[in-house]
Amino acid sequence: MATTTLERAYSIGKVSEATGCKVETIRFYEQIGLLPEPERTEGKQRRYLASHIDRLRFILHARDLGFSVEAVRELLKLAADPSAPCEQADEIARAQLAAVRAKIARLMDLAEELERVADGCHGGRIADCRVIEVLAEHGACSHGGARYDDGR
Amino acid sequence: MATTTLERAYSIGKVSEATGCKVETIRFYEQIGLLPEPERTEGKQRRYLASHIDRLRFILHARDLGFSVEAVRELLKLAADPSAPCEQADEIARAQLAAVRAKIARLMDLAEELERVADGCHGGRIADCRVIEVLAEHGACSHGGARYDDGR
DNA sequence: CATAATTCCTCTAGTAACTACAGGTTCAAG
DNA sequence: CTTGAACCTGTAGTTACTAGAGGAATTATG
Repeated sequence: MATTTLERAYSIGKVSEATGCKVETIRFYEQIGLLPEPERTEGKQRRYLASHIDRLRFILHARDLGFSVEAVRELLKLAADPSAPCEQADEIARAQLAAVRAKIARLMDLAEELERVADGCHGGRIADCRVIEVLAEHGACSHGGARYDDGR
Repeated sequence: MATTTLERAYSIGKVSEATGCKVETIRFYEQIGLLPEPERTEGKQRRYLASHIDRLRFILHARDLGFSVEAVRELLKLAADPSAPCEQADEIARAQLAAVRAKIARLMDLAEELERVADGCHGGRIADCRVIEVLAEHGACSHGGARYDDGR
């Protein structure tokens, strides 16, 4: 069958070095189907081609931008078909952008409150510590309202 | 022994209602030691006092501000001793603030790149889709450099 | 008061996206 | 041919919950 030349193919360690992705993570991506199974040596060790490295870099870059593994899976599927319309890819990217913006907004609110909290505190006793005090107050914030997904 | 009057104590469902925290989460917080075990009815159902609700609100507020469960545990310990100096509480809050600011910075970078990515894409074909293209390029970004903790 | 509906109980497993072993092979260098 | 490094599989741990099974207790209704 299509046994590619294993000479000049990369071991998993080399791929790790080349991409900065941990060995375990590479195996993990294979396990969840993001990376295709590479050829193996007779002793069952993985041997990768340059195409695997390209694909892995794509994955890493997307993950780095905060795309979920599922989103990456979609993007890879789309990338595989160059003649398809790119609406979907666009949509995924825009959804991600919206999510990132939402997280930023939420975190800015947090930062503001934390600043207030931390600023009141300069080496006194717990008894009059702003940090504890503010956390104990429930007036300002949502509980009990409904809880919502927090952006951590 | 010190069996408090269970009349006028709240069921777990009431506590959930009062705080907006799910029943399962309340039990979970007990399990990991954030909430003390409440009294039980003869039939082993939990009955909470107002103090439990206060403590739970403290926890929820802190979690809402992004403090980790471990940080919350620390804060609760500190809050229990009003005569202790408040340096530690201060430190925890400042660390949290720094973490939040770091996440914001990182997410702003992401948003910027995502904007560039999404803006180039207006209903063409995948073959010349910016989204896919940018992800496939590895020049601009860190791989392979070392990976670092991403702020998701 | 009897029954039905609701709430509660414990325990286990699942989520995301990896990371970290343990215990054993295989490979490449000397 | 013998090390020692790199590799293998498989399982369990991480964070902070969430969801479900299967059954008991409580509360509401007739």
